[in-house]
Amino acid sequence: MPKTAPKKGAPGRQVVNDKRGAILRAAIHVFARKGYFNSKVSDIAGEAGVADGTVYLYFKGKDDILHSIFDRAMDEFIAEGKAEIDGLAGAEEKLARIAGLHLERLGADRDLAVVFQVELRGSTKFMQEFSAAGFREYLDIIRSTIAEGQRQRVFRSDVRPIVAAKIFYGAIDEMVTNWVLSEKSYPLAPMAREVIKVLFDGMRTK
Amino acid sequence: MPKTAPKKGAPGRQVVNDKRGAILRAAIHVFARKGYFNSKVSDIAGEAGVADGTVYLYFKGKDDILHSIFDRAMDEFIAEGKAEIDGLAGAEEKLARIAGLHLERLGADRDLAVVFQVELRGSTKFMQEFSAAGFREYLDIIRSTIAEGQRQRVFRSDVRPIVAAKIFYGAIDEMVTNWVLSEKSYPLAPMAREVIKVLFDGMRTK
Amino acid sequence: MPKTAPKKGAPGRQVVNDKRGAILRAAIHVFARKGYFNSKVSDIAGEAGVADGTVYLYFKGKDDILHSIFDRAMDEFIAEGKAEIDGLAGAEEKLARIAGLHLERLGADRDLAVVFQVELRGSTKFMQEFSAAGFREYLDIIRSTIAEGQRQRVFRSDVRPIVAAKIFYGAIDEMVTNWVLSEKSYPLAPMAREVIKVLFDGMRTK
Amino acid sequence: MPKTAPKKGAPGRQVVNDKRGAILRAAIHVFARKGYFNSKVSDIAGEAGVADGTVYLYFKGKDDILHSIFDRAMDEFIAEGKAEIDGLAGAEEKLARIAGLHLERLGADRDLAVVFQVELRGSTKFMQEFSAAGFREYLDIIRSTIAEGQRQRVFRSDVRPIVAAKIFYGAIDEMVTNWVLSEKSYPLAPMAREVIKVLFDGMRTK
DNA sequence: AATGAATGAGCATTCATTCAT
DNA sequence: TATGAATGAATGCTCATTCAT
Repeated sequence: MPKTAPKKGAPGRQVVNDKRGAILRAAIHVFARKGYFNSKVSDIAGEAGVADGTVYLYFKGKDDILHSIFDRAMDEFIAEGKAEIDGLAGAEEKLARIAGLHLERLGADRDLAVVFQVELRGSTKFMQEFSAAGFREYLDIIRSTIAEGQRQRVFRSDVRPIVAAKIFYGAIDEMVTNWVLSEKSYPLAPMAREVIKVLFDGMRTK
Repeated sequence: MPKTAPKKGAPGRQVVNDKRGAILRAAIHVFARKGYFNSKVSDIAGEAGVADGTVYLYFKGKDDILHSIFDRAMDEFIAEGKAEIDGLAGAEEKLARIAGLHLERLGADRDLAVVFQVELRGSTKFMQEFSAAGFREYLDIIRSTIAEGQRQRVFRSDVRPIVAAKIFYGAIDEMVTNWVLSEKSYPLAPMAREVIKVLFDGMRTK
Repeated sequence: MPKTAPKKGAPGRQVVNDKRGAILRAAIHVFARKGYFNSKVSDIAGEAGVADGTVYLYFKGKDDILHSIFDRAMDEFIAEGKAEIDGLAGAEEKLARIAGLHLERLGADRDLAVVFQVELRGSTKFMQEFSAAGFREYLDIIRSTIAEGQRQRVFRSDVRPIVAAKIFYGAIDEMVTNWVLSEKSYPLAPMAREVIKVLFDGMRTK
Repeated sequence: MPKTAPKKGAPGRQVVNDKRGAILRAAIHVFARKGYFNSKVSDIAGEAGVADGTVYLYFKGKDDILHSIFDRAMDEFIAEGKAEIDGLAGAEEKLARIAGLHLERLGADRDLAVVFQVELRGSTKFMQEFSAAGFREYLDIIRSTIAEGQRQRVFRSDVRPIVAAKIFYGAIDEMVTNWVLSEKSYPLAPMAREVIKVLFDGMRTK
């Protein structure tokens, strides 16, 4: 019975003793530091301040934790993204906003970024589920925005939207991966502008 | 029959009883199928047709195998890439050739591609060594080719070469990852053209 | 919470679910029968009636078990010895009591004796630690008792106490070793008298 | 076809390509340094300058090497001991000579001493065989010398010769063990005199 | 006799998961 | 809900021994 449910007699008191959230937060930290396979459930429990067994009251097992990290973050991300995009008129603005949000979001939480860029990729199995789930939806938002731009004649039509979407996603994703693995510390979000510049107008001189 | 020695009657034919190569090939196959952490050394040995202990005559341990796969492939890849690039004149041709080679190469060996796109990313530790080693060199070839193009005035100069290089690499890399995880089967190499088209001239209509 | 607490309803009765003690007892038995290096941790766990993993809740590893056997027995032995010795007046009585206790003790627990005489000597490393720890203290009690006897003029002073102590210890120790390895079964404790006779008055006729 | 075999036509030239001896010497050194169980056959082969497989041309296996070390040393020791003893008249002189020889011999070869005092005791099994073999003979020489002394009325008759022999052996043996494990370096042989003094005349003042 | 590559049985230890309290 | 002691399956690696050359 994960979700909890607020106490009826205590209206507004959403304290809820959020153990599930605490475990998730602890897991992100531990996974980021030691990697999924090298992290022990007891590390996570310890970091979250609960007993080992308690973890199993909220999650099916270790890999359900990883899934949940991804699911929760992706849901939030997509919801927030859609909200912001909807208010914008042109496909260009939308795409630029997606890139910006993507890098702002992960740039603000390095541990989460590590888990996304590194740990989530450690198994074909996970990658395929990952691929099937939220990621597909995310890529599709990009694809349809590009298609919209093509209809609006602001984007060229001799490139398949799905391919362009992968290029777009790959470019942004690489920014994050490089940032995560870099020894130097620098702000991630500003790189969005450069990515957009190249992807919109190309590398060639006019 | 340890020692080997090339067959006299078959000049140039390296019979050599290549146990090391057999283990490496087996490992690529096993890692691609089950993932690094879920692969047992005995799986690899079995697939290679040698005893478990024999693996340790050629490799320090399981993770030395993974490193060796990467090192060998990367060395070959970079050597071949450099050779092909050197013969070309313009920065544009060079970049296009790199993208082509990258996708041809991995598109021709799906198991190797899986290991590269998925298994090699499973640990921050490996990613960082990976980052430091051959990958750095690869990214640098791209970067310097772009810089060359800027000097030749074929590429715009208001984008930092290192950033453009990451965009370029990220875009190609995403093609491979998608191809590897895709349920559908399609040729990878032809995607190079589309990537180049977008990266060189941009998504915008002129 | 390994240490446990005695059941309330059973005063004085150490119910305690003494897994640590059970493992130690099992180990003495197994080591005595098969030797330290030939004993598997699972043999010990099986004999103690616990799962393999449980052993590691109470001990760092296989060799911590061996150390613990020695430490516990030596502590008990020295404590008991000191208590008995303190009540005695002359150095002769004290020495005789030490020899008696030594042989009574090990003579009453053949498995423990085997571990002490045989298994504990199987490695220079252990022997040196052993030497440095409790054994040193034991030998020192003998040495100082002899020195005391020399001051009391009951023991001759032209023999260094430390050398006499080694002779004393060596003689008793050999009784135990012989007893342990003997095919015949005979009581060990009574040999103390003969050892004392020789060591005190010598082999020569007067 | 390495070393050759003694030339028939070269009488007296006992070169014999003593690989067996070389392996035995190497083993004493390696066992003394690392302990029997931690020594690898390949360490011994390497130290002896032969291939791993060659060891098995001269010995049945690793533990046959340990046995052979003991057997060879014990045979030499007993033969030499007997020769020296035979020339002596009194039981006292004989016993004193045995103690002297014992400590001279081991005091002159620390590696051999380590193997004898520490490694040979690592297993009940070996100890029992050891006990049954040369050691029994050695102890018996001491016993019969004491019995001889009793018949000559130089030794008291109210102590069983076998017990006195164990006391004698135990005392000497402890000298060696202490010397082997000691951090300080001191000559072993001179301790014989003190041992004899105590064992012959006792610790008591007259 | 000598070699050393190949073998494969053997084992300590870890850790995700369970369940009695 | 929460605990954490107990479980036991799972596996990388070592090394004594063999045997084709």
